[in-house]
This record gives sequence, structure tokens and C-alpha cells, in this order.
Amino acid sequence: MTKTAPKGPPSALELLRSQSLTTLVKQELERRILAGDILPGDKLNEADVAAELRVSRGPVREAFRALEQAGLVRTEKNRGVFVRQVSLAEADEIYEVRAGLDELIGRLAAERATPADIAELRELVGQMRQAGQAQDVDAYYPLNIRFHDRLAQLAGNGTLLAAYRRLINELHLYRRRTLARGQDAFPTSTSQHAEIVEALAARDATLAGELLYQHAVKSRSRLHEALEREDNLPPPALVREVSIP
Amino acid sequence: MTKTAPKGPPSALELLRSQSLTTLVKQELERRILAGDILPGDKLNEADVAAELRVSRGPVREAFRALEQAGLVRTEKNRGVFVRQVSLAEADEIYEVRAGLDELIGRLAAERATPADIAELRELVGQMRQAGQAQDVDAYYPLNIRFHDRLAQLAGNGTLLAAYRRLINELHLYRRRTLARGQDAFPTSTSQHAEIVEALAARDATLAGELLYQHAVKSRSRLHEALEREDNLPPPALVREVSIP
DNA sequence: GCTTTGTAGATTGTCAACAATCTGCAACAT
DNA sequence: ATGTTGCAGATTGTTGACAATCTACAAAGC
Repeated sequence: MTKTAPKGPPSALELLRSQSLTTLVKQELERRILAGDILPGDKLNEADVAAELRVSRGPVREAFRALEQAGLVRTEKNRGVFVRQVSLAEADEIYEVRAGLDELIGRLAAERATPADIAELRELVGQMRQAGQAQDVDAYYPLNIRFHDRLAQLAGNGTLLAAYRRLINELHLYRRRTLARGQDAFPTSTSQHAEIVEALAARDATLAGELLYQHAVKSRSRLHEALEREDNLPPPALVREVSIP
Repeated sequence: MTKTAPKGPPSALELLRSQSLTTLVKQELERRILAGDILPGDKLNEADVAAELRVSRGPVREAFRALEQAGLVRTEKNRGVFVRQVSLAEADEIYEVRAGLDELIGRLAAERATPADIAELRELVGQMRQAGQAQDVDAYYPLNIRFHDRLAQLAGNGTLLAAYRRLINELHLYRRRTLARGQDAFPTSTSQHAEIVEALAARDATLAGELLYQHAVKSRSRLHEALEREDNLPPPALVREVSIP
């Protein structure tokens, strides 16, 4: 070594050494969108964002393109970028794909999960049961997210994990939009979670996949019920589609 | 209407009216990468690309960020962007996910395909059989791509279609890299394709899903054979992983 | 001979200015 | 009163210039 020893935490200088401003801006906007600080439909003004983050418009625009490709914002030429609004129909599509991925996750996780992983999952299920009994939705919701994300990690496939997280992010947008984050939020499925973990512990890949698939389908069913309900109240056409050529 | 009638084809002016330069640059680069004009590992120089496409570096950089998020290029800070190299291990991951998506595609397509769709698929299978008998790989390969993409469209789920196409693009990068585009290329599976179409025609969702899953798994097996072969020739560790936090 | 240091060129990261487009409102004509 | 036309302000799209960083090669020191 030459002269100076590195400080303890990753210093701000060290961070700027490896990350570009574009990346930082993207991460910050992504965080705000997923946290609900910025709501679906909101307009993101280049100059305002740049001013608030103390950078010029260049990095902001680059971050916008990345977020667009990630499905978090939508761009209208000469009009600006808006936080994406996920319609009910789109959310339905996403749930459908999520069910397929979850089935795969179940199969793979059953083969690859270690006893320590199983123990961790059981612990999570325990916490969820507790939050469920207390009807504490604010505690239950993030636990549910963590549980399923952990499963996706255990599948041991980075591509699968990335695809899964992308879908979860988009579903997050749907919940933010409707304010009714009630789909996966309500603790109706504590026993299902326990069953899933036991299937993993028994190394039963087919069963674990089947259970996770059904679990996702059930969430989708709750969405459909919401769809029915909503179809009666407002003028029936608020759903707009984005076509992929 | 006010004064002028629109011309026949979409004029260049009309095109620039709706598309930004960033979008055009992105599409052009995507085309070149997938067509093999630019190979995995190649460096993309901002100034060169900008000069060749007659734009400034701004739109080029924005296009780079979009392509990065799309998984087609990789960026190293202060060093530039490179066409992504998909390793064998990554290709293996992608095949695994693709199998899961294909299973879902089969289930959904079986429910939603019209008789006209079935006829179109039968026509495609016929052409593939023909190219297969003639051992014409250059004709067979794009037909195979078209067949599976058509299936993905028939599933009637835009989210699923987008996810599927992204994986196919990444697999394309793997094939470009190894020059051995032999995985799905060789016409070993003409009969499988016919079976799939018949399952769709019979509206047997479970069977169609199962057949497509097995079809993808078989492609993956051929990849594993290639993996075994390659493991013996070069020093055993050329595979690098990208970790997702 | 090998390592280290320094410098030159090229390339990327960032910024500020300019041009084009859109939105809203007011003035005008019908 | 209604619809059209024409600005004025604001916002996005694009460009060129400047600053920071990296790579490569050559010179100096051990």
C-alpha cells in the first residue's frame, strides 16, 4: 500500500468514483417512485429534478431513458415523462406472468434451498402470521414482499430474479395508482405460505411450484373481483392499452 | 381538415414528428446488434456512432442507457459501453426462464388461438419441415424464431410477450458470441412443433404447456452438452457472473 | 532489466446555451 | 356567443464546449 488507508463506510467520494450521476439519479427516482413519493400519472420535469438533485439536465434525461425501459415511466415526445399508470388490464397481465414465474421459482427453490434458507423462511412466515392476527397491514405487506423476494433469490437464477422483480415493481405502481393496495396486502394467505415452505423443506419441486402458481392465481382472482366492482362505479372505459408491435 | 392531405408512406418528416433521435438511434443500434453487424464484446464509441448517424453525442448516450437496461450492452464507467457478452452460465439461466414462460405461453395460447391462427402455425411448421429436410439451417433458424414469437403473440398478454422477446434477444447475443448458433438452429424438432400445434388445435392447455416446456428444456439440454464440451478445451474458468444485489 | 513516474492523446462525464415544440390565453372575426 | 388566430411563456430536444478520467508509451530511478 502507498499512504492512506480507506475509511470505514463507503465515502461519498468513493461512491462517485464508481457510479455516474446518471446512475445516482436513476436510483433516486426509482426509490421515490416505488416509495410512493411520486405517484403514477405525475409529471417529471427535467429542470426541476435537475435543480433539486443539483445536476444538469443531461444525466436526468439519461436516467429517464433507463427508467422508461424499466417500465417505471412513460415518455411523450415534446410533452415530458410521466410516472407510469398501470391499468387494471395491465395488472391482470402482470399477475398472469407472475404466476408462471412463481411456479418456476417454486420448482427451482425446492431443489436448491438449504436448511438455513428453510429456517429463515419459517421465521418470516411466523412474523407474517403474527402481523396477520393483529390485522396490521402495514407490517404484513412488506413481509409478504420480502418472503416472495427471498424465494425468488433461492431459485438461484439471476435472470429469473431480475424478471420477477421487474414485475413486482410494476405491480407496485398499480397499487399506488388505485390507492387500494389490497391485493396481496390482506393476510388471507398465511396458511398458504406455510404450505409452500413445507413443500420446499420436503424437496417436492412439483408441489412447491403448483402451490406458488395457485397462490399467484389467487391474488389475481382478488384482482378480478376488484375489476368487477370497479366496472360498475365509474364510466366503464378508463383502461388504456399500450400495444407492442 | 385544413389544407394538405397526407402522403402515402410515412414521410421522413412525419417520422421525426413522433420519434425522437434517441429512439431512432436506439432502434438502429438494436437492429445492428441483433443482426450481428456489431458483435458481443465490441466497444461502442460515442463519437463514432454519433458521427456515423449524423447526430450529436446526447441522443447516443440516451440510447445507450436504454440499451443497457434492455440487456443488450454493458457500461463501464469512464471506459465506455460494450455489446454484452452472454456467458454459457447466463445462457443456461435464460433457457431456464424461457422454459417457464413457454409453458405459460402454451397454456394461454391453447385457450386463445383462433382457427386462423392454427392454420398459420401449421403453415409455418410445414415450411420448417421443408427447410429441415433440405438441411437448410439459414432458412430454418428464422422460421423457428417466427414460430415461437407467433405463439408468444397468441398468448394475448403484452407483458408476457415483452418478457419473452427480451430473453430471446439475450439468447441471440449468446449465439452471436459463440458463433455456434447451433442450439435451436438444427432442425431436430420438427415433429415437436407439429405436436404443439395439434395440442393448441385440441384446446388442451395443459398438454400444450407441457410440450412447450419440454421443448425448451430440450434446447437447454443441447446447451449443456455444449457446456460439457467447452469445459474441456479452454482453462475451465472463463465464465463471469453479474450479481444482482 | 524491471519497476515507477510522468506526460500526451483519446474518450467519457457533465454542463450550459440554442432551437423546436407545445400550452394557454387573449384578441379578433364571424 | 362561438370559433379561430396569433402571440408569450414554459418545456423539451439537440448541440457543442469544457472538465475529468483512462490508456499507452516513453523516460527516469532502483
